[in-house]
Amino acid sequence: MPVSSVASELLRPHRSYGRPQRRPRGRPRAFDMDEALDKAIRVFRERGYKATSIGDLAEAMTLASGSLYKAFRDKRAVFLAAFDRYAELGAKQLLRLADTPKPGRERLCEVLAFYIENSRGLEGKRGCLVVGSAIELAIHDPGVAARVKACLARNETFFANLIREGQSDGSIPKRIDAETAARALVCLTQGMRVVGKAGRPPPDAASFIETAMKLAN
Amino acid sequence: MPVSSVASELLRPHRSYGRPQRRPRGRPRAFDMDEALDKAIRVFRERGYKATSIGDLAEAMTLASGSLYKAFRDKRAVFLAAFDRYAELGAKQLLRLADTPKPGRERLCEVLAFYIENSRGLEGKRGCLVVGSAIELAIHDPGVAARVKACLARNETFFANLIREGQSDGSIPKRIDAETAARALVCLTQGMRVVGKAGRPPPDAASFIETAMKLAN
DNA sequence: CCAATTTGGAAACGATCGTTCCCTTTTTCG
DNA sequence: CGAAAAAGGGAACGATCGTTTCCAAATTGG
Repeated sequence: MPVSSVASELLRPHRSYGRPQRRPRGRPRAFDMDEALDKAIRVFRERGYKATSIGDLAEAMTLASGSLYKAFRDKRAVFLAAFDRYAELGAKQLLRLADTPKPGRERLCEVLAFYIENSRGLEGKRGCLVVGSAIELAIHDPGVAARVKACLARNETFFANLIREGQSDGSIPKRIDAETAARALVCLTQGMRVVGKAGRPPPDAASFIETAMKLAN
Repeated sequence: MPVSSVASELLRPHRSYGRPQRRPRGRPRAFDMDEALDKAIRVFRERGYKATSIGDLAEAMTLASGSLYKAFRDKRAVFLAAFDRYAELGAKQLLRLADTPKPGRERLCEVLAFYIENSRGLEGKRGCLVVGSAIELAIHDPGVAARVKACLARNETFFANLIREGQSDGSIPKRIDAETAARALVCLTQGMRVVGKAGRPPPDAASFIETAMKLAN
């Protein structure tokens, strides 16, 4: 992953995102953008958008607040860049997890186990940036709303494809409607993030997965 | 509902929550506490905690900011009182909905339809105060965390009881584990609120319920 | 080597926020 | 009727926040 895919409109100048060669004019950036965004992701996940101050961000990213404004237009731009990176990494993780020769049904089980793991304990309490953005910002910020909707739609498509592949290889009954089941699975997994953020003791993974998999029976 | 059940520690003085008789000493309150809390609930649901200013609250509750502090210790106390009322009303609504002579399975369907309705359109975009609190506040505020956990636990018990009643009247198979299915239903319903807040077009109610009911098959 | 350009960083600014203060109004108690 | 008590309301306060400004440092182009 040599070149980040953060939308370049969000970044102040146009540094290091054109062709990789030929350094631009002035003083080079002293920090790694992707690492910095990872720190920002962490802070935004834990505290949300409004409760995260520029000072919090600067401290987490080990940057002076003035320097932050050299790299980003404003706080919202930091958030959107962090969101885009979070969504991209999450999508890649999901696709890699499901990219195996196993039957569709078994891969769906593994994806559910992945969600359970991410909704548990400390990681669960950190929360999901997509869920947090949907709750805190989607109503009043069309840019965030569009991004959240795109993530949910992508997840739904991911589940639907997994189910259809299961139907092809015979591990999932052909009778069920992939789209409807996928919608239910999106609700189930997003709900797991909510419950995990609340810090409720997680259910036993095996029996929870067994129950959830009934949605594909 | 003559007497509100808002925890009296949250309210500044101890007005109108002891015995209903014998007015206390000073000038009587000019506004209705429950009505005011309903307005506060609305604002907190739409904007969340941090993004709601005292000015927003005062305007919505048709109160001067100074008067607000006569009735509540601080902003957090307003929120907690609003949360408690929201949770109480929600629980009552759910219990009333399920208090019919119909078989358990059918009542579970109706509860799911109720959640779909509340996750749709404008009402869906207003969002659920429990979900919002879990995401925005539960990590850093133990008081909120306890309340959110209690709501989730109550919902889980509600679903589990409904399932057990269905198993008694023969409408739900005895084979399934009520606790595990209830946990999945909690995730599913909380997830519906997240998706609804994001403003995604809702699924067809009938087929969604049919799929969700597989959790109790 | 000097001008141009860009970043790093600290200090400063204006706006907003939660809260308090103070004065008036309305009520009860003696 | 006067004192005490509590609420209504607006002005004021201190803190914090997002953002801008300014200067030093680093790099490239000519």
